[in-house]
Amino acid sequence: MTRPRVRFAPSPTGYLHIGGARTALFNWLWARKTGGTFILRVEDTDQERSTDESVRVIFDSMRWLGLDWDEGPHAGGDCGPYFQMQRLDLYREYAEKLIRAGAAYRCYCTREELEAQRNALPEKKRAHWVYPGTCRERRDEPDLPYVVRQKLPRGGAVAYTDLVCGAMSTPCDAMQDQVLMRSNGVPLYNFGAVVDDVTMGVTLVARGKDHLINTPPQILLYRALDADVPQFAHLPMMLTPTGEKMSKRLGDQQGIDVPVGAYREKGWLPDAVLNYIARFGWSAGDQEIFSREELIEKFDWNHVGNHDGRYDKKKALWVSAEHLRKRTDDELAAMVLPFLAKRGLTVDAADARLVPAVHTVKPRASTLVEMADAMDYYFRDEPVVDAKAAEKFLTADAKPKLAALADVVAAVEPFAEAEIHNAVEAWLASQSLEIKHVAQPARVALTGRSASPGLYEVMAVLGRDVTVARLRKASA
RNA sequence: GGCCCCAUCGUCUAGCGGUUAGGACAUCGGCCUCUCACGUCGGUAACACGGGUUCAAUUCCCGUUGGGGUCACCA
Repeated sequence: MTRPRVRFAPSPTGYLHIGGARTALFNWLWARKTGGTFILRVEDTDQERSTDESVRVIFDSMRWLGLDWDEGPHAGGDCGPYFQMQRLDLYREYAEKLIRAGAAYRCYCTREELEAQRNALPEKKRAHWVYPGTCRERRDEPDLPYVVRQKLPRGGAVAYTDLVCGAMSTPCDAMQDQVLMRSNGVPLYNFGAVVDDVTMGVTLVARGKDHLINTPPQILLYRALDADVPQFAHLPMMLTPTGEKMSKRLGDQQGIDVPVGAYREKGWLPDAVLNYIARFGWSAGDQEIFSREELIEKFDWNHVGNHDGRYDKKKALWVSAEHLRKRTDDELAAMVLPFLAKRGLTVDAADARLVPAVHTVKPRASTLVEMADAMDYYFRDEPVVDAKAAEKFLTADAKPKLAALADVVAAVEPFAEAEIHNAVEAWLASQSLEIKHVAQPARVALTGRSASPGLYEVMAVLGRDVTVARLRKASA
């Protein structure tokens, strides 16, 4: 069997969204697993909505996710160009081919005429209007603008086996003579995609299930072109938490991130994003957490489910947290730096507090943004004090204890977690106190918050001077 | 509405005729504990419904219901 050639073909009309990333991922995984080729093609034939900015954003997101393409823009390849608007001649050529083969015809009906026909129908029936085939058998070639329409066979059905959905069959009468080429010579999706997939030698088309309906007419096109029909794999839809088609608008409404860029900004690791979307609609036994390599190793079409699912924010965050915890403190330190900077904390990569600080917050963060937040008080001159916490714990009763604690801590040598622990324990015992009597006030004094890593580890990271100063200040 | 697809805990899923229907997230308890987490132990929780086929259906078939997708000179 020849090496698979798969592709991801976004249209640059906005961000790369999480569902699109999933489609790209499944294609990429298959290519990487089989030693095949992953092609990136830009379907920019919608001139109204396509923008260069979107192209840039999509490439950015793909690179960030680490979904590298073997052929496509910036990567080269023998089947370029990889922007559809640069392949217009090719589409014209193939349109002619189809006309000669009797699988397409020129249609001179104007939009106005068609619109009028549709409007002549009773309100209820308008949705069912289909092109009546007016120009189907037309022989003359008037000097008028025309579109190229697909000439569907009468009767019969198109059958194929989908890698995910199984045996599929659609009667030809359920389709219509769709427009292949606009009057301005720019192809529509169903035509451009087929011509490109043929000329790029694509062997497997994996895309969202929303394309299921496009497949039968496309197969007819492959046949008319006398080209090999690729395999198809239609991925179940990733829907919003309430079960609707994903969109930026609904995502915002329901508190989930749809653009891939949002995950980057929120401090997700690319591998975590990949893990979540891979596991969505696909499984490998009981395993939940996968490295990129494991994904490649274990991915297969057999275990891709065929029913749509809903995005689960909490599980997604859990996956994110798991990936964070797999990284070493050093790695995380380097990664969290930009997120600290975003909060105005310029920390030197060599700062001795950095890695220990990361260590203390690692089990408490799901994203790098959360991690940076949890580290805030380590690097700010004065902790940002939560008013409620201060009111509750920095009481008149607590202040003398904090002053005493400051004195105890000031004398600890060396100033390390275990030593601090021992010294404080000894002092508590001598005062007939328990840690719970001073822990929360001290925590607020040191971090400004009522929740934080363990007191002694916080002290050790802060260092003696800062610890003592903060305790004294709070006791004043 | 037509056409197409789908249907196991709240969510993601395992299951591919015979299982105490498994795992994960979430949730609820216990433990750990200076708070919050992490960790750990345990609990609640599902085969949409109705017909068939079969010695036997979550599993196969049909219908109902429900959900989703799609009906452009968008992709």
